[in-house]
Amino acid sequence: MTATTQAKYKNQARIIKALAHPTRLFIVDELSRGERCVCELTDMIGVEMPTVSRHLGVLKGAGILETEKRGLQVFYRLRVPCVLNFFKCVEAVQRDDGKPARRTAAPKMGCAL
Amino acid sequence: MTATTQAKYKNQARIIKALAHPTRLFIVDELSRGERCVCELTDMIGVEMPTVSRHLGVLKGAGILETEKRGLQVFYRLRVPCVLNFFKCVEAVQRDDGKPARRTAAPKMGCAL
DNA sequence: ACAGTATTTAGCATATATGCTAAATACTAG
DNA sequence: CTAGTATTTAGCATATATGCTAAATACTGT
Repeated sequence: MTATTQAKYKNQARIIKALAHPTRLFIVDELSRGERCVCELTDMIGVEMPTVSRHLGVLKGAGILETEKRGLQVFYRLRVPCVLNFFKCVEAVQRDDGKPARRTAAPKMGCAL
Repeated sequence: MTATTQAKYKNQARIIKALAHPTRLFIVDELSRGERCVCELTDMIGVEMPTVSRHLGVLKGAGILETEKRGLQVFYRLRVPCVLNFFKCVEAVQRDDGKPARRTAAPKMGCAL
């Protein structure tokens, strides 16, 4: 594998890794219904605000979320809604889990992501 | 967040986490072109075979790959090709990275994953 | 059975991730 | 300016992930 190829996968992994946490998946799912401030998310999730803030920072750092500050509050929203498609595919993995190789369809190239 | 909801996201995170590594992304990408044995993948990737075997185990454990043993070799293949769509979305994140909020389209419900 | 090849498992050292509390920063209202 | 609220950053302890080498397992051919 060339250095360029390696860099490509490393960069992709960085983004997918940002999604690879239950709390961050919850946040993405919740933000699919509209922007939320940190305090709102903190109320929904069962962890301290600094922890939520850090998770939000990870997602923002990966380019998945964007923020807007209004007054005291910081509102987060999805910048790349296609990540929601991940959920569907993940459910497909789960449905197939352990069963005799019923596979999902190959990706359609014309599918708008 | 209820215990059930938490379990749901934890389970999804488990699957996404399995993809969140450069080597494992390379493997998924390579297997999209057909099944490969461990030795073939090891030749392509610049790490030791035990390391490759472990990465393959992670992906298989998550339900993303399946195996077939033929003779001395173990062949791995994609069980859930929809994971390939992840790549497209990840590229969308990268294209937008740092730029002034050009967002991807929201997911189409009719899109076959 | 024996030797050789392909793969996996074990065990270890190191790196990264997670969640907490305490403290710092940013803003608003009086 | 001061007090109070919302958010982020720092620092720490613990957990998980990674890659290696060595050893174990699985299979083939003689």
